[in-house]
Amino acid sequence: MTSTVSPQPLPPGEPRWLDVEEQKAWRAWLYSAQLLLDRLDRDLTHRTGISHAYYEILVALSETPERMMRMSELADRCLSSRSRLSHAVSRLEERGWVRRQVCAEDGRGQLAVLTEEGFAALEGAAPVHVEGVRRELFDRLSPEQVAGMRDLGETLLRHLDPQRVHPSD
Amino acid sequence: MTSTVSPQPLPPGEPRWLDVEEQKAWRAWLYSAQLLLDRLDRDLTHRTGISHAYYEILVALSETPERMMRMSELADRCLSSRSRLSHAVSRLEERGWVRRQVCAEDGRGQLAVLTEEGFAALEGAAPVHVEGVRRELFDRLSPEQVAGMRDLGETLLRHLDPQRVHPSD
DNA sequence: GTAGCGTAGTTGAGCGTTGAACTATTCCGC
DNA sequence: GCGGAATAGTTCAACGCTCAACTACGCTAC
Repeated sequence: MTSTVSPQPLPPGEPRWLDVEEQKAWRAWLYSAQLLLDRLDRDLTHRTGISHAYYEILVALSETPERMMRMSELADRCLSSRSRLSHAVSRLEERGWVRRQVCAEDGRGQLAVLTEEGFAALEGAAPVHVEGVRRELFDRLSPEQVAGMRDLGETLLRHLDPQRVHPSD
Repeated sequence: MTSTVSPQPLPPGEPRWLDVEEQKAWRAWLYSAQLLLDRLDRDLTHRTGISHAYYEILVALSETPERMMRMSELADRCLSSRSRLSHAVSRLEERGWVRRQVCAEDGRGQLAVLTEEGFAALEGAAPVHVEGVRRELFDRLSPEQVAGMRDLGETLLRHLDPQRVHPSD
């Protein structure tokens, strides 16, 4: 919240307030999302020393053939600003889990490379992460609810970030 | 991520990895949740100067008969730690939107009180907030999807925070 | 009434995020 | 090739959050 408020007024007319049912749906979604993200992050952090954000970076790198990725691409994949990713990679570098390497094709670019130590750290954290997701999410839901969750997520994603949703399936 | 890692091993046995369908459901939910929360927060912050977290505090206070609430209760309602809320209320106090008042019944307690200026700020922000929620969420969803969203949220909430889900409806 | 414990809330240090300013390199039109 | 615009990434300062330490008050039992 560093911004000066610049006047960007709403379209005129009475706001379309939420009715009671919409309020309940919105609040249920909001609270459950915040609580779930928070709990998974704390659980992972306390058990492995790796926050969920850092875990995502390690996963992204590990899934690439050479275990390396351009900084910008990595930032996009991790829903991170470039600044944030740059800081995060610096800290992962201090731990010896990632190293930077100048990009051969583009002198402006940097590659983030997952080290063996980083891969080992990821291998240690992955079971903790997946158990958390099962315990807090999948174990609570019926197959129908899981299908609904996916449908909801993909519907929203088509608007929020069309690139990210695979059109094929 | 300030913690030293204390060994809290998983239950033994092979981790229950996610299959492809579960991966897709999980990633769709995760990305959509993160993007939606982020977008709503940025939109509100840039248009009104009030972050989503601060907005929730103002809303909680405004919904109470006397527009005041105990700090702990407010923290619970806003999914906030006491420390975080204490800092946040201090900053809202600097803006003149909230003031602190010692609690008559319990000398240890403090009441956070919404000022007229705070209420006016909330009135200005509320239309921006509701338009954001409509634009990014409800306008994209069918009635069935909204119902599914509520069901999903309430199911998760029953585990994550049973107090918060109303058993009646 | 006072010792000990529990609860309410605040404070401070350290870390992470943000947004803007900055450097370095590449791309494009001429 | 050369000047200007665009792109890639980093850095800095300000702010917010976390965790642990701390103050202050209330509760209970002796």
